[in-house]
Amino acid sequence: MAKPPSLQQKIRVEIERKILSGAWAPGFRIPVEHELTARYGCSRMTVSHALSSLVQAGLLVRRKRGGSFVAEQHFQSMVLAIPDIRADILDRGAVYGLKLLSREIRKPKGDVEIWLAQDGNIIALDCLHLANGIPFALEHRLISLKNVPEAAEVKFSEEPPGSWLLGHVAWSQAENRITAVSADRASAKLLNLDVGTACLNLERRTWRGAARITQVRQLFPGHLFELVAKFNPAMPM
Amino acid sequence: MAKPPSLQQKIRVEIERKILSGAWAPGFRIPVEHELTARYGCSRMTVSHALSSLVQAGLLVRRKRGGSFVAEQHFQSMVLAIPDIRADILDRGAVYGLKLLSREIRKPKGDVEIWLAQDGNIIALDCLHLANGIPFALEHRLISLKNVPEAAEVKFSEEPPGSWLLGHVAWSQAENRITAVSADRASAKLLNLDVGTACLNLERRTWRGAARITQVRQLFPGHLFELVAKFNPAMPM
DNA sequence: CAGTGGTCTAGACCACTCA
DNA sequence: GAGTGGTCTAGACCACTGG
Repeated sequence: MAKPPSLQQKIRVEIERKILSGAWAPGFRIPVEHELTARYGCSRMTVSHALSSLVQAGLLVRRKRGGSFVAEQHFQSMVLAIPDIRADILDRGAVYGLKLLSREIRKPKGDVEIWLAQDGNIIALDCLHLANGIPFALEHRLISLKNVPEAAEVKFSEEPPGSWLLGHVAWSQAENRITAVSADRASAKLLNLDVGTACLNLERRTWRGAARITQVRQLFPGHLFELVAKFNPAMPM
Repeated sequence: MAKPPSLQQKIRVEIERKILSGAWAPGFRIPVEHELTARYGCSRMTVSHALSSLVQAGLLVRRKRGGSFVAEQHFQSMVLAIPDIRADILDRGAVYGLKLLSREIRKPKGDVEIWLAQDGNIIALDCLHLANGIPFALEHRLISLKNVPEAAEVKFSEEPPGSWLLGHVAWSQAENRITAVSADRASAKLLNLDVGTACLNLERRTWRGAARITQVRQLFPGHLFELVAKFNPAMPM
């Protein structure tokens, strides 16, 4: 039941194949648009569109007057799936549970919190995500009330803060840091681990334009959780 | 010295701004192409191109007959920079060092290796990456000689296998798993850590089409290394 | 059925940059 | 200066799908 691929897609896939198979090595100058229009019997726009998508995929570099070349370094980056913890647990077919440990509205303390909230208040949350009743992740979250005032009215006892924010606040930029840490005494107790167990530590800061929205630290037991990143070409070969 | 943005870019940025600022919430039906051509006084192709790029960025969903809508879940994914360890160390301004621990060409043993090499041989490498002489990462790598025969001639005593592969072998697909593990006795000794220290564990498998190229396990001391992933909108706001 | 997006054409003008 | 890509037009036909 495959739908007939468009001409643009055909061109794209054909060139992609040549590059990924190695037939057209990095630095190779591919045929100019004019040749491709002749080869495929189509207009320049069609070829151009196909090539543009390959540029966006990082497979081609185009230079005016110079021509189009196979990119030197293909994939320095990959798409990383950033988890919404509740969705992730439900995807695994497990029952999601949330335990709110603390919820506090207060003035920011320390450099990090002041960086987030500036002269406004913050809401500080600690919560535990459970999968089938087993501790899955420990979350410490700060939300800037100056930029997300409606968060002050939310209990966060049912819906996890990440899911609430995803549905209620638009954001434009985020930065994730991924490290490995040993569980300290308090974290280990909450996650039901031995002290010192290796955990995956995700820290994320989120902005909307210049306005700082939220920052979060999520701690996952190393044996329960893995992040998976994939590179997917536009069309399977 | 900013070059004048193209009309497509203007349209894209303007709509992106409405979405990211929250003015157009998820699920909102944006003006149809015809209205946008009228508003911007341009042809349909121009509008369509701008909207397509927003679809690719995950901000819009378009349905024939239905119209174009702001995507429900913005960024579930982010771009993860996959490190070339040597380049990463040099970027930090440190001196890169490589210590080849073992290099062996042999038949595959066990399910994982047979999965990689099938009926061919593999080259198995263990090496230590050093930054300013300090252990930075421990790497265990397998390369399929069936699909990368030229690797048999490479010593890997100077150039790390990842860098060599990046420059010599095209690949089309990869999968990364990121977990946290405790250093076992052997790893801890090589990395000059205490046994049980939390480490970031990266496992990557790489294909070209159906041909399996390489798989690698890299272990980083948790306190030395972090992965950073960012989401970048097309245009800064 | 009719409105919407998906794709495509056969031109055009311009900016860039290599030779 | 000439070859290349970047962008744009004013149409067109089709596939899909919601009313």
